[in-house]
Amino acid sequence: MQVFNSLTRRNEELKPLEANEIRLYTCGPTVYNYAHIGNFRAYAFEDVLRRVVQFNGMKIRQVMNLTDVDDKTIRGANAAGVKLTDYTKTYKDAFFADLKKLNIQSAEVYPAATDHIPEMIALVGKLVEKGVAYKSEDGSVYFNVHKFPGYGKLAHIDFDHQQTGARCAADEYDKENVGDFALWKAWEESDGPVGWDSPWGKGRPGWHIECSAMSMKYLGETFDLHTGGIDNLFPHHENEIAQAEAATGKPFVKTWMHCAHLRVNGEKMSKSAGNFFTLRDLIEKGYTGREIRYVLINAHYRQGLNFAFSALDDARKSLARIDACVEKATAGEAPEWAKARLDEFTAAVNDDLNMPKAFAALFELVRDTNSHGGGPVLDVFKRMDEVLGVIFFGKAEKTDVPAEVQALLDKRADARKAKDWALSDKLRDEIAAMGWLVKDSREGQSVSKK
RNA sequence: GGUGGGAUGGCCGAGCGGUUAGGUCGCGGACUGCAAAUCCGCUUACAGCGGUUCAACUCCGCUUCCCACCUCCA
Repeated sequence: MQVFNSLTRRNEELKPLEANEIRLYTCGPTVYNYAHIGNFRAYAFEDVLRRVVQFNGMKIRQVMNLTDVDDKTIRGANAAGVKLTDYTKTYKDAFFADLKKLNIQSAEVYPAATDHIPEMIALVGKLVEKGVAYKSEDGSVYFNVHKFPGYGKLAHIDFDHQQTGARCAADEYDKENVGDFALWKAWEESDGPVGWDSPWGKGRPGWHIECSAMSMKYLGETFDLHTGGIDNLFPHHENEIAQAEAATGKPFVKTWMHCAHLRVNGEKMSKSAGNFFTLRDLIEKGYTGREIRYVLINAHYRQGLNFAFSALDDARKSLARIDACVEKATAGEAPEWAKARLDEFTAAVNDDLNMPKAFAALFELVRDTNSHGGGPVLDVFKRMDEVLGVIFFGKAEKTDVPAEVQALLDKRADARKAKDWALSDKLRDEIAAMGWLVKDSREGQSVSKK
């Protein structure tokens, strides 16, 4: 299994550092709002990643953090006049419900930042002790980026030759260097009731420190994989490396993977542009989690994905075609032509998660199966779906045919026996008007919901 | 200004120095009482301009346009 490592900018074999287990840390949501489909692209990518790891016979231990204390959550809670924990609970619950709809496998651990304040304080203390962090006048603690020689190695930025102040505020005189970032933020009035005691006074953790503290707690000081959206590459992940490696003196993460952004009709998703969608928005429009998942994973994760409703419509038709084929498939030893498609599929997912190519192999299998009039390919579909998670098996999805529709079907069967085509077609139209599609085959009629 | 990623057929979206990506849509054919489903075929896709090469969508250069990051957005 090869993956592209952002750190080395090369494809590398993904092999567990220890035993047969990949330890994976994935940056999770900030629970101040419902996550949008751009966020879910990242989580869907990570889901495919963990599934491919398992597909290759390796174990996985995934940790996904929940950022439940930061500027936005505090602002939201205080504006709503509720406790921070109550405020964030709503969105934590919603997040897990959404993951379920998208058939995203659960991580092994979902640590919340507010449950790990002591670990973060300990880590900050260690950095202060080592002299790479300092306390400013207002009681905040900053990391001095000049004290960490490798700073910039992930983002591949040479800070000695960077012009400063291009976009950042120039009035942050508490910091010694513009690049320094907060490990601990001193309490301010706008924080209201939110705050924890620390050796540096009351305050709250900086954003980056939670990921370093929690990942090392649950995965060890050095672990295999760390992923997130491309926008997190800098500064977030760069800072995580600085915090962790400055504290431990050991390599933090072997492989970093980042997924590209999702655009909507070619534009960045933004509330002001009116092209901002949560999962809930799409489900309200009648799309299913399965269709949305299909669209999210049917593009290469390192490529920008242009989201459009037409893609969801296409997904629905493609899935219907897969379903029809799977229904015909039988159990048993798969024929050579099906095994060949599975090999193509396997090669594709192991080539840095080339999902479009993997889906191509799936559709080739569908076509092959159809032209063979079915076949013992069920196990191949099941094997592929270990990674895809979009195929329906069994007939459980079939909805019961209402009595009035069934009555018309019975009438139509008689008409067909009598070769009364005019009546047969008329009944088909009537059934269609009730939302059901009739198909005739040698075995007789079949209906499906339109 | 710096760094990185892009521009592929109506739409979505892979890919590689020479051989069909795939999905969806449209057109034609087979099958069918007619449909639907399915299968077969088709509509001569690679932003522009140069260069390298026997051969470039694929490598190099330039141009145009797009996206992301450049200090708390997946």
